[in-house]
Amino acid sequence: MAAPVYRDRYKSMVETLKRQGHKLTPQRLAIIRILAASEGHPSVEEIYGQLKRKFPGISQATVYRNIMLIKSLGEVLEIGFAGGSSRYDGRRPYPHPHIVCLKCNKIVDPELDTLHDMTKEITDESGFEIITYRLDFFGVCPECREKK
Amino acid sequence: MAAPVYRDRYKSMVETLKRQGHKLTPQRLAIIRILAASEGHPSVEEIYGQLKRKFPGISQATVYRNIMLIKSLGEVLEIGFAGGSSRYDGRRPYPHPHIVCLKCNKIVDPELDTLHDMTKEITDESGFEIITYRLDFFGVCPECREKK
DNA sequence: TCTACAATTGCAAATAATTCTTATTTAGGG
DNA sequence: CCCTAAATAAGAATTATTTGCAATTGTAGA
Repeated sequence: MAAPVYRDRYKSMVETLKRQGHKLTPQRLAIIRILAASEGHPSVEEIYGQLKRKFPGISQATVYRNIMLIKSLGEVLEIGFAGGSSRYDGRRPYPHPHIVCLKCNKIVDPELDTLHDMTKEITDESGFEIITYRLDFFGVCPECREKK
Repeated sequence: MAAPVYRDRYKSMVETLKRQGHKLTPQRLAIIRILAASEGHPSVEEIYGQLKRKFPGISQATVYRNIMLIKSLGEVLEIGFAGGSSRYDGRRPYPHPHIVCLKCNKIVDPELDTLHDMTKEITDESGFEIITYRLDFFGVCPECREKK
């Protein structure tokens, strides 16, 4: 199940870029590959770290610029935090809830059925036109609970 | 209803600070007054702006330091955003959902009944120990919708 | 295949929000 | 009223991100 997700996401991202007339540079493709493949939600730092192996001279700015572009095309979801660096989800580029481990900073995507009713409730009650949302739970993951 | 909330929150904050052995400087009390009184969710910038009238020489760092302190005592809720400045809620210092207007940056506190079930659902499903959460909706508020 | 040129890259400097450093001032107990 | 630890003002430092610019490189068309 992981492989097809990776392949589909990779193709979709490349396709979108091509369709919008963007060049497919090796750096760009490598970034897309990482975004499509990562189950954890990598930061720019992590992506940059991986890229340096293949592109010793690559610049962080290139990573930032490309992620910005891909995000503007709706192909990656940015999960930004006030204090720290943003994390990115290229596998599910649409809004969805997260759980963040406060010890190891792992980010997991939970299933959450109770969610769908909520947008409607909010719209009805507030009069806002809801465009997107952000739902994060913070806690301690099973592994970190073990380690005490 | 607004006045009692203000008074209660103000007293509670001062009380907590005193109990923990912190000094009650005029700057600190003024910051607390603003936090307890503000219905909008002010930023450091806004708080600093208000303070400058009474304390022309006040430093931004003082505002930051005090809010950090008050937050560490659980008497104010920080709502931080990746790109911009944090906003603060001294009236409801516990986690609760927000709606943010993408045009005017107003932040409103909605009622949201469907929420309570969710923490349980998350705990059961993920095995995380949930410590807090953050739920933000982003959209366009009724006033900004009018203005088109 | 070759060319032209806009898009992209790498680098370094610029930002923006926040935190830290240091010398000075001050609240509050004795 | 005095003392001491805590708090302040000012500005430098930090962290994540963005931007300006000159050099490079995909890629559409000859």
